[in-house]
Amino acid sequence: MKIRDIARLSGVSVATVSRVLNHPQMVREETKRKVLEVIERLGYEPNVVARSLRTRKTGNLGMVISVESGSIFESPYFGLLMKGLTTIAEKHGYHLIFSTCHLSDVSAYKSLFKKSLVDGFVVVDVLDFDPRIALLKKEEIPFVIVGRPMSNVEYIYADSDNEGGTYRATRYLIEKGHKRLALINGPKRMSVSRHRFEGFKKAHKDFRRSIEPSLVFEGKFTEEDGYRLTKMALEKNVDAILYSGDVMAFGGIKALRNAGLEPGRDISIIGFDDVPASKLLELSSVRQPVENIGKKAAELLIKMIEGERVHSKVFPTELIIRKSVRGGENESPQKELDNDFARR
Amino acid sequence: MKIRDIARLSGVSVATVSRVLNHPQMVREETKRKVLEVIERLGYEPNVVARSLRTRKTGNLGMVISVESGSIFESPYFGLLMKGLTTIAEKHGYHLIFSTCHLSDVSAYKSLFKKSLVDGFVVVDVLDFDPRIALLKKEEIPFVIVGRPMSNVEYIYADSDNEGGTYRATRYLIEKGHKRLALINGPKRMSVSRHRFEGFKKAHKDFRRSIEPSLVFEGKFTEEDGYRLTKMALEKNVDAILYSGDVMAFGGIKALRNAGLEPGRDISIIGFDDVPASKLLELSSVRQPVENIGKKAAELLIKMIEGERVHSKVFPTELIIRKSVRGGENESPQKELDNDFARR
DNA sequence: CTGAAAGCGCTTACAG
DNA sequence: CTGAAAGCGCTTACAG
Repeated sequence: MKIRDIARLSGVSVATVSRVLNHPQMVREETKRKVLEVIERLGYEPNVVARSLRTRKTGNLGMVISVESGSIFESPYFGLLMKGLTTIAEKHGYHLIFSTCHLSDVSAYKSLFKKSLVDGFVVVDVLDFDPRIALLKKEEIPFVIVGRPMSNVEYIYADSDNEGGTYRATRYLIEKGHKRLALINGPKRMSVSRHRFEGFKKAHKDFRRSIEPSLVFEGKFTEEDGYRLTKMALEKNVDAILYSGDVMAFGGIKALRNAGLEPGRDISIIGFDDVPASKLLELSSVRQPVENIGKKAAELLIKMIEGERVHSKVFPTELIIRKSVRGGENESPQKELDNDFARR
Repeated sequence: MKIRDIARLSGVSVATVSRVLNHPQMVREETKRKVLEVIERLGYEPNVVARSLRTRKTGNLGMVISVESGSIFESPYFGLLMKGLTTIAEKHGYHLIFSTCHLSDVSAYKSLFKKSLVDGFVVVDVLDFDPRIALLKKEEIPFVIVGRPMSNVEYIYADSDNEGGTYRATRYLIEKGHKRLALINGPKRMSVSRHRFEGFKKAHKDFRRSIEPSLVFEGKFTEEDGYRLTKMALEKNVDAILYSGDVMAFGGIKALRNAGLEPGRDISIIGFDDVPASKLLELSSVRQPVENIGKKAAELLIKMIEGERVHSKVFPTELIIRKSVRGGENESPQKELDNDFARR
């Protein structure tokens, strides 16, 4: 079943069938009706490969995940981002295509593009001065970053307000009377870690407090590192810990309970991401609208591919206070749950 | 940069360049060396779109997610499945392509295949007598199912032993002296729910117990439904609850605590999936090797596409007992955590 | 408004 | 072992 069959059966040329599909306004009403009737009847669908070869557009958005940061697959963050991306891609007739690479192996991007597999990329898990950004820019490959790395080149991004979110969380802890705040942050090279550190710093500055460098820790966004670094933080006599991810905070909760400390009673903690399990664990957290960020990223990338001018966007975060903070609102989780259900 | 450029620069025909790439054994050593040198030097990569058009193979594996079961995006199950699929696809030079559909909207599959976007499908979230299976079979589209639905046609699948997993969990609860067991199961139409129910039934039968139908509940795999159905179960005076998913169990824990019941002390519960948060919540669970199932599914599909004969596979599950069961092993979670870390 | 024809970048059957 | 040529299924500039 190909365009020639449709042409033959509707008594027109293949050019006309193609126009009915791609530029219907160029075709006389009656011809169009005739052709569409045949297309409908035979359930014809144009071969996108042939179309791609002609138009030099693939209709695919690429996403490359480093296998080393493999844990991103397991985080709810990933699923929600995917959901947002797919929803919008679909709406515009695009598809999401997946690949993995090693570390910031720049060649995977170039290769996918040169092979004509994708029209552009959504870049995640980004480092400051990420070599991928330089490459994509140099090769003039369309891309949108989820995040805001330092860079020598201009780029388009969709990001949440990591600095603001951490600022508010830090400020909240200070206002509730905490004296020795630790920050258990993500890998230093990642731009998201820098932003969160900036927020932490700014809040301290606004309250004329100085940051004790030994209270700022760095690790992977894993339960393991949350556990390990919390143990280290406890040796420094902290009374509050800010985690750069709920998963890290989960590991932290274990370390705390191990040490006989109950979050919200003996020590205060706040996470980041507000993953579903946090509600159950009564963990306070900074919520970011991941699905919407994914939607925005897809929208920006598609517009960029289609030659429109686009503008980056930052999404606000929301501080969710639960029992894990001493002197916090102490909303009971079941109440929150019931409210949640009532709202739906 | 195209094959013609390589041909010109190496002083051979495009046919020869193509052979170097696709059938190197057909080319004389010296010619091959010459051509490869040029390819290397210019960083040439063949256009896969043109190749696809010629070979009628796309190199893409399709996965269609129903937007209604949108929550699959948020579950760790999804990420791990993706990870397994991508790993193997990559290894064989394939890519994963994504799409969404409404309910079991069969046409999305047909369309993606007819448009020549994918060579075959991984089908998830499958119902008994799923119309998608009938369609894919009828259209002779290669596909592998993650799950084992009832069906009038033969198919290839990769699945975990859901029946066995539930059987062991049920049996464990019975052996620990529980009398009134509730099963909070997933949607009845889904094949996975049927398998889990069968395991529940079989364990009762082996202990010459009868199942009280009013103790078997059905709902979505969500925290909300876990919460709601647990409330209903409590009215029936149960002393143990088996959940068909940890996320449901999380909702259940809330409902139990709401009623002043602590899992492992006043009532026993076991979940399914063993998601990361379960360890922290001391929730017992049936673990399935999702990433390996994904790997197997990709492997089967690729072999099938390439014309090999393949065999379905069932993966064993593992019962993980934590504090949530009365009389269970009562492993302390921090011990488990430390062991975990030690192993890495 | 419509058609004939060229061409997108490959692969492979055929001939030598 | 290698080359010339046909053809995969489309789209679009050109001509009418």
